[in-house]
Amino acid sequence: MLELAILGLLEDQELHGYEIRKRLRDELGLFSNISFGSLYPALSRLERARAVEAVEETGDDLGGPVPMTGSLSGERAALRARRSAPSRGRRGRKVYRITDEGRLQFAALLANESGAGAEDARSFGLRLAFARYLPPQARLRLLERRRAQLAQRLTETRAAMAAGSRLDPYARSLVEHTTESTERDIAWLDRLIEAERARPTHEGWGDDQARHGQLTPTEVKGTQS
Amino acid sequence: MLELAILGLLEDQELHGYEIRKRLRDELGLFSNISFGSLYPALSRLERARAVEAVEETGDDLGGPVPMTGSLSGERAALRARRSAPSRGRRGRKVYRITDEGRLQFAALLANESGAGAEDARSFGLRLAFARYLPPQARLRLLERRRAQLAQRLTETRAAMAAGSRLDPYARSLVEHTTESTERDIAWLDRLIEAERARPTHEGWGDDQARHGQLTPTEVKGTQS
DNA sequence: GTCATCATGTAAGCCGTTACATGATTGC
DNA sequence: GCAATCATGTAACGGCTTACATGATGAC
Repeated sequence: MLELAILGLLEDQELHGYEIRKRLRDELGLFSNISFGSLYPALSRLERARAVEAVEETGDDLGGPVPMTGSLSGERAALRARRSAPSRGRRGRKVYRITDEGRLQFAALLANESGAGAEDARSFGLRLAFARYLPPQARLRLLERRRAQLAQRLTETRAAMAAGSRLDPYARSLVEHTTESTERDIAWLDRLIEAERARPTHEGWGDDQARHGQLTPTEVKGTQS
Repeated sequence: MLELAILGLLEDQELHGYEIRKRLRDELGLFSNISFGSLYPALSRLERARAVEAVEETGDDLGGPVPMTGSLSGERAALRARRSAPSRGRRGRKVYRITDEGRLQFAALLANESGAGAEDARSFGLRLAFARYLPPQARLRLLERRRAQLAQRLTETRAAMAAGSRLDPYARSLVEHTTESTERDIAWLDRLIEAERARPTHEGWGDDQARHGQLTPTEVKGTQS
């Protein structure tokens, strides 16, 4: 799951471990503060599996096919590295790039609908965050599956509440608040599902979106000056 | 953490493993469907640590100091067991009771404010569900600590959003929805904190509440016909 | 008699954590 | 020079999951 997150971020641009952690925390709010003891071994595994590769952060590298995806922090980091150490780029700091093999793995992980832990909140959030890399039908299934899970949990909770279960005020407040949150989650999913269904009939997809789960060069370059 | 949950449920009444799982899932919504491979070993550990003990589910036991805490399902279970097998109570089915040692451990676990994982949502929910066993000041601290965490995360998210971070519609919707949920959580906590502060000045506590974290017989019996 | 549910357990493994260890860069 | 932050990694361990194995009870 962490690997899915890493690959997802790297689809967008090259990043080093420390930065990946920050993105996950600040930008997506997922894996709030993933630990390094978890992140770096994951990167090593991905590297061994040839899903990612370390890129040299040297001058010519930065001058060439540098990410440039519009992220402020990403650009600032690159500029800082460039000016302070043009020949080697601040020693330790391994910038990773996703490989074609990695893109395949990413697509497989993302689309995997039956695998373990494919139904908890974190996993859903993660998949939704990268939903743009999913084909439209899979995207819709993701939303509907989540909706169904929440709806079921809701009916079960209601059944349990109807069947007695005298809770003290604290537990009761917790259950009620959780129920309300779930209702709001469902309403939100309904809006997303509706928006998804109202799309331009899935035509034109493949043009400005992913090709088997991968950004086209057009899109990567297109958004930046 | 699971042990905290188990002890908390057993504070109220004697239960067997299968039933504990059901309570956690249906009643509290915590540990949605904890696995048996996790639950039973936990019970074994607690038994070895003398925090709980297995009680004989024989006729005289059921006729005597049977829980009777007002839980419908609990009573039904007891009645079923009583009528169908008065002398042995359906073989496998270990009903556990908390010991004095267990109550001490429970109080320690519940009050532990600095320990590992004392700040995630699940842990908070668990502690809140058993907040009635907490002394008022600790209860207030629990709520305020949680509030502070959520508030901080919120400001961080806002800072990240202000600082650029162009997210695609899916990721954006996720972040926005998460933010709204967090705001609601904070508002809810504020209500709880206010209610907590408006309490009868913490006098009379120890009379109708926990005595070092344990229900008095008065309260246990009082709510039932 | 057979199927669903209740009920308990073991073994292997995944996925994450904390704690530890190291060192460069930046700001004051 | 010194502290804070950036940056990478290892080792040990925790806590929960899945898969497997077993058997009783109740409903039809």
